Amino acid sequence: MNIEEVIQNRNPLTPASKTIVNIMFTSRRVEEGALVVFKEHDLTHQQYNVLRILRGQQGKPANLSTIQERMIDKSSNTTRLIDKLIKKELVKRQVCEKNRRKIEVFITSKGMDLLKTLDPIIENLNKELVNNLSNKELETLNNLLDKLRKE
Amino acid sequence: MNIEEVIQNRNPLTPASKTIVNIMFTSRRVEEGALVVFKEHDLTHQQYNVLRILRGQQGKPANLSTIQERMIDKSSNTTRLIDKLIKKELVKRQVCEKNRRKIEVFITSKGMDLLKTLDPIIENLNKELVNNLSNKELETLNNLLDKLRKE
DNA sequence: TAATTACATTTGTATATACAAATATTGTTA
DNA sequence: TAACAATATTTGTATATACAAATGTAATTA
Repeated sequence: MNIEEVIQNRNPLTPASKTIVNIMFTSRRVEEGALVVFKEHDLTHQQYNVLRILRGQQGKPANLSTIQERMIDKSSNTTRLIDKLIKKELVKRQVCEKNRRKIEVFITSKGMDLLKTLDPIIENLNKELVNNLSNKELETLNNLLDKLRKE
Repeated sequence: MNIEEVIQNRNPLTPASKTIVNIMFTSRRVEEGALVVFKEHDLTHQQYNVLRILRGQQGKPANLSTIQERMIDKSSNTTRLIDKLIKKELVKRQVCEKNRRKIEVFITSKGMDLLKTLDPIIENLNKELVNNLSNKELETLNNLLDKLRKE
């Protein structure tokens, strides 16, 4: 179904609005599957996102503002999100010695292990989600989204 | 910036995962601007979404499960969302006479007026958001998203 | 037709999120 | 260097969301 059929809109949308609605709608649909997986491992999508960001740091710490910048949902409460991850021993937190206003956050080996468990599951889900598109089409889609965001 | 630069990922993603992340990330970015507009009119994105769905009904009522199906975020609590809209007199609710389990929801003229005020603002925002893409590119993007969702 | 199942919505409750104000630290300037 | 501004995070509080259980209604079946 194309997006106008899905949302059953009787007054047709402009190309601009149609695209925006389509992006939002598609985003929520692709997020649904992973939610089940995250829940099984007692994670929220946001918490998973933070763990991925921290792994991306490859040993280097990330402070709260950096994490917030890179998050998919820019939670205004990264502090409490990190609190939850600390309680589960998936990340560690320490005050930055160079600038004691900053907080440095690291992923623990327990956190890394959890990600390693989730990696193939999420990758398979994602592959399934896009399996209607060829690699060439995926590339085009990525390029168009990148271009759209370009300020 | 392409999506891998944005999220600063050091281990490159597969095409599938890159696309999924790109869709989620782009979605959240395009949602940000409208949030400010909604807030000025004391609406949440979800509430606006419901008003749009109801207007799309063109006089016909929508029951809660229909609304939920069509919403961008499938809130598990459409009841309370509708409660808020009723309190603001933007929608009306009545029990369906044919099937008294169902609830029929209508948009009020006050709700219609609010949408009419928001229409040009949202449309301009959306146009600005996609102004890096030509109409041809927008069409391609919509087709690719539609194809991705096709089950 | 009584009991059972299915359907549609509501309610209770725990958790998450948004936003503003507060705190703590560092940098700047009069 | 004292006062002020800027930066980074935390905390308070109100609202929103998620999920399960409860409620009320209709359909099915024994």
